Amino acid sequence: MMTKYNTVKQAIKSKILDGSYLPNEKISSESELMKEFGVSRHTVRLAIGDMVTEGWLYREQGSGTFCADRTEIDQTISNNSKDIAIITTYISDYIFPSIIRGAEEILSKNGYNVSLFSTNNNHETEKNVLEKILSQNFDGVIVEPTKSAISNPNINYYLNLESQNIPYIMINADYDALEPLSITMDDEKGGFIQTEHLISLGHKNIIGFFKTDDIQGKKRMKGYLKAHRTNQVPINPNNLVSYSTHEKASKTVDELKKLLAKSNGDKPTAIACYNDELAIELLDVLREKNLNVPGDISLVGYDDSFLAKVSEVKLTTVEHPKSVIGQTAAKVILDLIKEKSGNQKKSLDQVKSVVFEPKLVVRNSSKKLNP
Amino acid sequence: MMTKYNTVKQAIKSKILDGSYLPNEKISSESELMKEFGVSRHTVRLAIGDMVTEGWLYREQGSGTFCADRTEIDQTISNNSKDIAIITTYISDYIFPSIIRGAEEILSKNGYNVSLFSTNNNHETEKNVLEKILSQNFDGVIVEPTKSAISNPNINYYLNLESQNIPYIMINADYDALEPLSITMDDEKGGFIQTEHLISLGHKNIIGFFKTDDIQGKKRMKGYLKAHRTNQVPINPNNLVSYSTHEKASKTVDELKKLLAKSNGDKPTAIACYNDELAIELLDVLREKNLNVPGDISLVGYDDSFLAKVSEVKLTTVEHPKSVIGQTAAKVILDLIKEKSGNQKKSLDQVKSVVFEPKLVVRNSSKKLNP
DNA sequence: ATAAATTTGTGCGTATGTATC
DNA sequence: GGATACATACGCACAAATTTA
Repeated sequence: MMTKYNTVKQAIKSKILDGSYLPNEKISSESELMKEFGVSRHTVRLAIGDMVTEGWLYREQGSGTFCADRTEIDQTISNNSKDIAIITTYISDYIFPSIIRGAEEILSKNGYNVSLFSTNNNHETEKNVLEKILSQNFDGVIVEPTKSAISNPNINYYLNLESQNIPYIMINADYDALEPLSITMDDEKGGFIQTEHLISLGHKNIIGFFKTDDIQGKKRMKGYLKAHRTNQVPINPNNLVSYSTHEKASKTVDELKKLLAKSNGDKPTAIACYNDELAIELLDVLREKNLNVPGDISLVGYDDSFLAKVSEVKLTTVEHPKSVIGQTAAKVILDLIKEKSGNQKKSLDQVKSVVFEPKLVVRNSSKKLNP
Repeated sequence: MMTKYNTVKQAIKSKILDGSYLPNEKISSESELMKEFGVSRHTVRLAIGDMVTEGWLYREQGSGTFCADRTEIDQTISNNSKDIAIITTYISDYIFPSIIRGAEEILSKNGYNVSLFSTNNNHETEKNVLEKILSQNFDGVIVEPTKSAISNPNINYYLNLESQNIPYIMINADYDALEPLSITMDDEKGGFIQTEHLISLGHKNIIGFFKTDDIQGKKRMKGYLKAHRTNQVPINPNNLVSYSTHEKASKTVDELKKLLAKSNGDKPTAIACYNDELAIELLDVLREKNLNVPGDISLVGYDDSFLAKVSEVKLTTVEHPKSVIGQTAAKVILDLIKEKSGNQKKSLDQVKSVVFEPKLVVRNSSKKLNP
């Protein structure tokens, strides 16, 4: 039996198959089809609705109904679940859980599953993870780059994401060569206000500890130096200590002990730390040496993590947007996905990278230098 | 945005997933659904129509609408990607990142993706998460129960996991009625050794703070009481404070202040805490009151989290196997999956629940009572 | 065995909301 | 801002298939 909406379906299908409607071409509007076939709008919508679920057409509110490009259908069929991958260097440490949580919150609200991968800050693992993601059907990827300051051997995999049309964005840092969309904070400015805070308190002999195998550390260090120059405070090269991930446990503690053992005139009166984690570690060393914080020495952390509020001396530190970064990353990746499936041209330039401004959080670990 | 027909869809989906509608069972007629949801027939038909094309339901003219048998669909789709879901109460807080990391490590080594879900310790969210997992193809599920001490309204969903032949295990706690495989620690014994440690140091007036909306807290409290009885130390009922998740911020601090304000003879000399997080919070209160730990009062935590080593007084606490629990859970779920696909009979009884023994970690927050 | 009631299928008219151009 | 197009929602009528009295 031929129902009216089936007649309409057949007629539209014919036009598609004989080439009257080309892929991505707009077909007649619903009211036009009403007149054309002498049926009600309800019937037209029944026909079109069926053909949309069958993959012949797609609709765009406010614009029209279009003929689908059936050559690409194979890619869309396989995946009816919505999945986002998040790659971070570490899963369980420090501020990463907060970032992940922020992203998970937004993504799950929008019906996406979140799959987690960690690289352990290791390029080889990053490679394995990227291969895994490329061989499955993820709708988007959020990446925290591994060792972002070092040239990355896995750039091909990221380019491959692009050619497979899988949107990805980077958080905290980015890989220079790729220029991806990224959600970061202004780490240089963060390092700057961190150090300038100490300078404004009268400190002139400030140790800076920075991890320099990721971009964040390099930028924070740059800010540290800039604060000195801007305020015309001479820099003692011995006061600048850079370390890499695998050295953090030992080198920083050793260097601090060395610097503390100096003769009186040169003694440092303040320390700027790459992050709170390090600050807390160094705080233990200072306690051991019977140095009071902030009485004898001021200490400024970075990230405003839970660690900043946990010790007896609450840390002065720089705010890190943590879960907001996660949330923002989630929103941006959702925009990218939406944009991909919708109309391409107009909105492409509207999704932009985001840079958060750092803010100083003053607590009890820093104070005015005693003259 | 929630449209009316989407609300109806969700409600019907829930009834299918929680077992209210069994496969091939007739669901309410269109006119019944109209009354039930207070919507028009058009809306009901939109919802049902969608779910028919999605494979949840099928219709028979003159007879009714029926629940589809989804057990046979899954096999034909044959997902070749390997996915495990992990459900925890919180993602970013405290010891959970370590647990998740332990599981992720093992699972990713075995080629599985890990998808994360958090319930925020909320049964409603747990329900949504379980519905999501049931409507996709996960190979296994690791669950940290939400409010395990309270009867759980989502038991149907867990039973549905079983009928869909999806293995699941629970960590940290379990739901009494289900008797699932579980990876836990002996929390009663943990509470026991925690308190007995204080008793052995001569303390007799020991406050106990326990969160009692999960099983762990109830067991730890039981251990606290048992330690008193075993050592014939009388229990002052005022010294036992139980609180629930939503009270933790305020009630514990208030109660401690109240107990500290007592007359001299009754003054508590030690505190046993549900976990390190609470211990650190209380430590702040004690500092405020100018009480020295452990000089004036001893403090014992639980979990041996990073928090235990971060303050100036390193906490005496009870070891929690954190990442080992995650790893073990991963191994067990892999065994269950292997068993499911391989030979069934022989090995069924070889996969067993695991209970870890607690161990006391003595640091500086507890010491012998001054006579 | 037949008629009545129930349930889904098809179709029309109308109104309001929202996105796009 | 206004016109156009799709999205959601309500109400009504009749047809076809099935169940039930």
